Amino acid sequence: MPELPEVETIARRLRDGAGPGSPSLVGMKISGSRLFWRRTLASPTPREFHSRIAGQRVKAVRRRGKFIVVDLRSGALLLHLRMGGALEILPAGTPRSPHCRLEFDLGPHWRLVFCNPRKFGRVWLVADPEQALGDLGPEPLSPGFTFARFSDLLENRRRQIKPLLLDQRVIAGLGNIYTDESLHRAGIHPLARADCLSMERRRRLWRAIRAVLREAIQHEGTTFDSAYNGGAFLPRLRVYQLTGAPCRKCGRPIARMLVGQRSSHFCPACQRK
DNA sequence: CACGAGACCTGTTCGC
DNA sequence: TGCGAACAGGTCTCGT
Repeated sequence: MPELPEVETIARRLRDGAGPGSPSLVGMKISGSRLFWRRTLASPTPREFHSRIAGQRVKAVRRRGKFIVVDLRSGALLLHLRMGGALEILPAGTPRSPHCRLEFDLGPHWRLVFCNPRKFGRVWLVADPEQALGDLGPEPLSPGFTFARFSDLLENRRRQIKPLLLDQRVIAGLGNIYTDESLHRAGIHPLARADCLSMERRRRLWRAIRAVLREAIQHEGTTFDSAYNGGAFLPRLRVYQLTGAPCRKCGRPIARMLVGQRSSHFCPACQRK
């Protein structure tokens, strides 16, 4: 589920508090942990994990791609929700959700809870976060992500543009929603070959990606159902899951097709190869 | 290197 | 109403 805007929202809420009375994770000490689904913990072993995390204080919380990074005094906790879920601080007395896969005690009053209905999510406790995050491509909203840099990423790439944008080694953070939305705004067909896009189209795509992500972050992401208790971007979607609805630019119906096993939504009139 | 299929999972919605 | 099929925001691995 969560893509860059949703993960950014989750990280901000952990860092800055999620509302009145909701604390920041930064500065808190993790006093214990419990694992409820074995495969959620990617590394190390549960025994090592529980013993190494206990007593650690949180130095910072940030996002890299679709990962939440919790920097500790020593090492870091990396969390990835994959296809939906929540990561939030709850009062210690809150009844445990049946989807809770891992939880951390933050002293006697609070807990950090990793909820993940589909069990695809993973958590790592690592000495050096860069070791695990090293394969990720650039952050699309960072100042260094210039048009020249983006254009270089497309150079000599014979792949279709949509799977390329979804490849986290190329750009970090885009998922199915925001690639469909970016391609529509840029007027580019999802199957267009990356290395065949004109400079003009590349520039439109670069602008579209950054505009869509920034706008989605402002609205705290897209909420479809309880899988992400988040933001209000849904009514601003122009193609994603809008098959048959009129295109906002030309009025023709939005189409759906499979691209690399993922459903893709686009306007056949506005987005030509 | 590029692509497709299958695996990992549960929950919700759709068609008959 | 009931039941199975289809589908869902992601990523990994394997085969061609």
